[in-house]
Amino acid sequence: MLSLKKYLTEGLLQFTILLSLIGVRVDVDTYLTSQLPPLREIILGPSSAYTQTQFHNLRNTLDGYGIHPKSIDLDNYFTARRLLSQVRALDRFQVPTTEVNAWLVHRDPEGSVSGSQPNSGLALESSSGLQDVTVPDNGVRESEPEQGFSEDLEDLGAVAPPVSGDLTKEDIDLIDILWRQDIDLGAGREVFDYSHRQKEQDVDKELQDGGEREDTWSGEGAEALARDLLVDGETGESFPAQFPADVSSITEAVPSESESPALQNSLLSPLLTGTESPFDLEQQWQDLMSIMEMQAMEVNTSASEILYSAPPGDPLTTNYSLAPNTPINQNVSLHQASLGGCSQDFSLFSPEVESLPVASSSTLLPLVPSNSTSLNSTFGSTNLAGLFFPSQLNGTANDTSGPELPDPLGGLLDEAMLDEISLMDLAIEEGFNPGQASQLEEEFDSDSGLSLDSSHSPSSLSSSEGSSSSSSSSSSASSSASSSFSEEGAVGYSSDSETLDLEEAEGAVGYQPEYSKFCRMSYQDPSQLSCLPYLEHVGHNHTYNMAPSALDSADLPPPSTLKKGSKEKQADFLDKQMSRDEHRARAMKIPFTNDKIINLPVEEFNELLSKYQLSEAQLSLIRDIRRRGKNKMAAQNCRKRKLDTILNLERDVEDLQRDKARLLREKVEFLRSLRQMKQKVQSLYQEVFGRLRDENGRPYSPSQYALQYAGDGSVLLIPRTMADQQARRQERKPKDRRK
DNA sequence: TCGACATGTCATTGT
DNA sequence: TAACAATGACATGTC
Repeated sequence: MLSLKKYLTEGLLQFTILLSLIGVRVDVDTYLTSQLPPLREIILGPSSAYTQTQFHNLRNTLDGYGIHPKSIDLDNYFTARRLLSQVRALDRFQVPTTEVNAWLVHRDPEGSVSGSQPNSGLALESSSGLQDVTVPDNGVRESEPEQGFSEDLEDLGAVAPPVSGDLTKEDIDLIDILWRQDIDLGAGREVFDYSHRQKEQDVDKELQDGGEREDTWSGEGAEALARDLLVDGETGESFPAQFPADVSSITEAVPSESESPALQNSLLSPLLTGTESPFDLEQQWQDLMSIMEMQAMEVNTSASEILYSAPPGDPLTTNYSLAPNTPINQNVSLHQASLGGCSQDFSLFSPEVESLPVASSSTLLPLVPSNSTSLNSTFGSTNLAGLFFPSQLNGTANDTSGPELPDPLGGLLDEAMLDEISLMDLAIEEGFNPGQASQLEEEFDSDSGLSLDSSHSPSSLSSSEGSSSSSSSSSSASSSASSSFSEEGAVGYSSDSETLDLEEAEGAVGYQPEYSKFCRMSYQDPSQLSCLPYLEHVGHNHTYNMAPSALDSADLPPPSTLKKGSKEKQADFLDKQMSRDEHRARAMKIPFTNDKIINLPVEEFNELLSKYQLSEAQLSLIRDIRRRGKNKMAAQNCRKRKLDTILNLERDVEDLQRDKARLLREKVEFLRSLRQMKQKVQSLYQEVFGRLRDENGRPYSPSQYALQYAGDGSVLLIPRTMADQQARRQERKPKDRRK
């Protein structure tokens, strides 16, 4: 109850004052409605701002106002609606937001009016680096400073489509109204402008195609990024093809050190305090930060030089009086251009503003520190004015402000942008498949840490077999072949008729050791007969099963087909094919094949030994043969595993590179949306502040007053000195926390 | 002849 | 403790 009472006595009072100061019924109490619904009616009474507007039925309802589309009241009404919608939109984290405010500045080449106006409250805007944009804008304003509604429409970017001569002025006005309302509802100009949509689609498509053209990404990444940044798909702004300007426009969304932390806090607080936020912003933020931190080490210093190497006299830095790394207000001009009513209001106190001296860049900045680790604290009650009313508007009052505060968030984001730009060149591929990650994980989670997956390597065959060999007696293609062969009966030591038949068949085709070996195996399984090419390298030296005597006797071709010399050659060849152990076994007259010695289970092996009366030397040799044979297969398996491991690691590296590229793209998107939100808040601040009037109907000086966005969602108009004090207090908190 | 490569072998360790 | 798999290191053979 205490808090409620305090709220009623202080907050509501201030709100009432604030609202009374606003010429129009700006719905600032959106935050109140959920808490104290009756108060809304008490304070404001039924307001159009709370009423659902049938935007496309204005003539009939118009919230009961019955305002004619050409009525001058529509200006205020729609301005209020626009402000309301924008304020309400602030509590949503719109990743790809589609608010368009500024592109219309290109529209009117015809010049015009109020020369003093742009330099008044909008002095900052005229200093934008985008001179080509702001100058025509000024011209537009100068032409019709008091144009009112229609001008406001244009400022909003609601460009009336080319109308035929059949349409009356009223029809045109109505179209403009509807157009503008659609824009107010979040439908950007691109919704209506096919070329804009096309452009944006191209940009998005380009981003998406990045994954398909992964190989070309690294080469074209920088170019694609440049194109992407040069054409803002959402604002339609065509940035000059200069990296610094573009980058600064991005980093503008990134509060930097010299920039007032209070500003960023203020800017983002409405975005973060909203309860309707569909995302867990903090989590997203942390994710983003983690990505940035991960890439922080790869900051391209050259990129930073490019980014911050604003030429001397750069309108951005000079007029905004911001440090080179605080291009926060660069795009102000664009949005100023959209603030028709605001600019008018600003013109009221323009002389005062004009008279203000240009302050240094560090004036209003150290208001409130930011804590990037805590959103609430970061975006707590702070002073908004510092951001939107640069130092030249603040006068000398802030000249004595403390040194620039390090802004973890801004620094991080700035750095992140540098990383991004430098790393975009490194971005390789897209189309990272999350499934691959899980697969990867499984592979690394396996006991051996190795994958015997054979699908990608020549060793696959034996690899898979080797995996099964651990539980059986055979572990490789060659060994399995020999094993199967030995199971038939030891050649030369067995009278197995099958073997004899086989040998006869071999003799019929002419003897070739390797060929005969595999064809014996294929004899059992015709489907595997064809002496597969991949077995060639396997059959290298595994001739344990081929007893020399058996080969000598059984593999002999019919005498009629072979000459005696060739027979000797074949015998020599067989000798060469035999392993040393086979030679030893042959020399020691071991009565069974090496294959049996090696592959028989230990019990059967012992039984086999018990059947024969063997000398110690023979037994020793047999055990050595078994040991070496098993170890040989083990070595083969081991090498296969090594090879597979290398191949898998290669694949993993590729996957990680794809993942990295994807994260980079996501980061770009986040930063872009952040920039857009800041721009929106910026324009809103200017509009709201410009509409504030004191009891005499005069606008407040931005050098003396500032809007403060409290943590509870309320907006207060406070003297700048007070705001500065609060900012300093907020500044100390993170420092104390660090201690 | 030398180096690269494949394969075999030994010694060791862990299961 | 025996049997065996895995693996590093070295040897050997081949090209």
